[in-house]
Amino acid sequence: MVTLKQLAKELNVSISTVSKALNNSEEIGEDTVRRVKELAKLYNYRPNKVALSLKNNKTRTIGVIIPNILNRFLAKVLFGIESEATKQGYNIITCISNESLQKEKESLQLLANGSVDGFILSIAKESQINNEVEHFKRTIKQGLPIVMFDRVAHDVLCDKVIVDDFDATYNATKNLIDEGRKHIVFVSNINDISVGKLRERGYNKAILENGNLEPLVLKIKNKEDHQKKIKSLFKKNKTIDAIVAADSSSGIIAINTAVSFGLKVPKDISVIGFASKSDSNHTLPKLTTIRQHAKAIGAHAAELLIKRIENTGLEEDVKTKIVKTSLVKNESTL
Amino acid sequence: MVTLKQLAKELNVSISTVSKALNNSEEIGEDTVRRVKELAKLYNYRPNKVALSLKNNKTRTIGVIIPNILNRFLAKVLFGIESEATKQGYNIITCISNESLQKEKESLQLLANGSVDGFILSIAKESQINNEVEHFKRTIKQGLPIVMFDRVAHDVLCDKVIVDDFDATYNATKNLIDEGRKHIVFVSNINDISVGKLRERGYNKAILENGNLEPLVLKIKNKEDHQKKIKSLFKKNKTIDAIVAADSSSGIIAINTAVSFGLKVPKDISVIGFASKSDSNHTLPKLTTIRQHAKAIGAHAAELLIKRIENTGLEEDVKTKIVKTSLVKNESTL
DNA sequence: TTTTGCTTTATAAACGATTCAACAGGATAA
DNA sequence: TTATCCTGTTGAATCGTTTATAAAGCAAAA
Repeated sequence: MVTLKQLAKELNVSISTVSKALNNSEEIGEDTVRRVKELAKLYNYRPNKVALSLKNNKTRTIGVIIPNILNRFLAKVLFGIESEATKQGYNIITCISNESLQKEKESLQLLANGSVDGFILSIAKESQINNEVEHFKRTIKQGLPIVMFDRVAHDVLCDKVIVDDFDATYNATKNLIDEGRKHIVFVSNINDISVGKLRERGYNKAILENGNLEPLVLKIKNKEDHQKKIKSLFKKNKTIDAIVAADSSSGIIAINTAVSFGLKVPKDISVIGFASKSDSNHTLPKLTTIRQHAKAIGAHAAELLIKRIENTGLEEDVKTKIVKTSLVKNESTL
Repeated sequence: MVTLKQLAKELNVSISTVSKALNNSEEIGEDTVRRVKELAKLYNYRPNKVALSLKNNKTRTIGVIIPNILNRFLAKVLFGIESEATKQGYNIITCISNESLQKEKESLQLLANGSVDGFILSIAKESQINNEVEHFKRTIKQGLPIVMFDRVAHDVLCDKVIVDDFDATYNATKNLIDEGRKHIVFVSNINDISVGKLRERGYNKAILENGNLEPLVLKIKNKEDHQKKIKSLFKKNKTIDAIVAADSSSGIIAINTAVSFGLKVPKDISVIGFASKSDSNHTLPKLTTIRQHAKAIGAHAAELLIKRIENTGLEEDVKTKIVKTSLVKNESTL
């Protein structure tokens, strides 16, 4: 990699002349500018990013901490973050916390040494269960802004991007009630995280608002056999005629199980689940889904963070952006 | 963020004394070392990463260019890369090429300015179709090592980590032949990329080795309706009794479609597909899968790259690591 | 007393860039 | 002739580290 020094030497001018010439400074003579630019092009000169970062005390890099990259939703948010960041000339350093509090702390520590200008993150399951937020507060106090998305900590003062989880399941459940469904089950594989709880509450509210219905909740732990649990739900409970799934796997497995039990979807049973477009293609009939607009969530988060990074000192109040879900009716509902 | 300078000022010693004290240099007096370390701890001093990178001309950062983060396999490889990199004290900067040659070139350019010590990448679809490899060669010539995985360019001299795609479908197909299947279809959604072609060849070889069988290939383009294409395959061709799917969606959809047509899986028809464990849970019966060990692929790639970064000058020959697939028999085969 | 050697600390250069301040040297004004 | 003003260029500081070299202070040896 060629440097200003090398160019300067070859052209017999000073380093500062080369620098100014490349930055189109008025101070430098036309002729010199031309000569410098030609040589720079020849050698494909690029200013060294690290040197610039040191000088400006800005890295134009965002640290992203994701609990689990295999989760489609989280992966899609990451995609949104990357797109928006790239558009605005930022890079992203990705860390995967693997749902571990320890790893989350380490990642934060590790990057809070000048590597990044700020963080975008979704909180690890373990951190949420233990309600640990000190590491976030410490980072913010150090001067590094954080934007949280999806799984957020409400008692940390920072920008947030969340989904209307409560309303989403409330509306989905109401939808099923309006279809005439009487035995609506809420199935969830994510009951230990904040969004999972919100989704359950939305479901509960819709059920309880209607005097005739009773809530029926199936919580599946991570270690348990997902298919088996849902199968036994169907076996024990022959009257089920609708399912609201809090996560995409539960929705997909519910449809497949119902079909294998000889039930007609959606004639005998309706299914609505949080899922992405390609997930909904993985069932037959296609799953009616609650779409979270994951990419938009990522883009919003990046936007908020970059705005805060570039407007330090202005000290605006923290914002919480709610990205509304939409209910996409496919073939698994009436 | 506190710096050596600030510590030095507060302690009334020089910057180099502080630096050496923190690095346990023998030169510094016991007493001074103690005082320095105490203050550093108090202020939670961390050496500035950017300054170190500039000094050492090493960033301990790897650039990862992934064609599509929503692809489970690629996401899992990324996970493997991140795990291994973190273990060895490296960070990763992630770029998503979105299967675009242009974006791939830009990402390479953008990070080849001192931001990273090397690259791990899987080639974008567009680049493979156009057989463009100059940008890779240029980067390597600049002194930045590249490790390619999965979708590789054989005429670029660099380390590679690949899957035994040919053998995998060859063996899977043979397996189906041994089951007594007579009309085995190869379904693929990835026929324009290198691995897709290899998989088709493996299938073809197995079929042609057996005089009585004929190859039957269904290629699905990205824009086409995946479900519809597979449905019409079943409609037109009632004799199909086995499917080899080159990608996970095709396998999942094939099972669901077969079931919806009233076929018994695996009695009437067997299905084998490239997929991950959680994918195989998304069908009922569970999909018999060809596992690619994505995480291991990522870890190997990171290992190879870091070895090359840290042994520059030794100029070892380029290596190609083949990570063997394994056939996990679930419930969709006899 | 001078020399030598040791311990401890300080100074300075370097990494690659930007930018403020300084300075030639020629033209113009006084 | 001398002061003033441009124009084009250079030198030096800075960002935060590390490290080679210098130096200061003191004790022991010559």
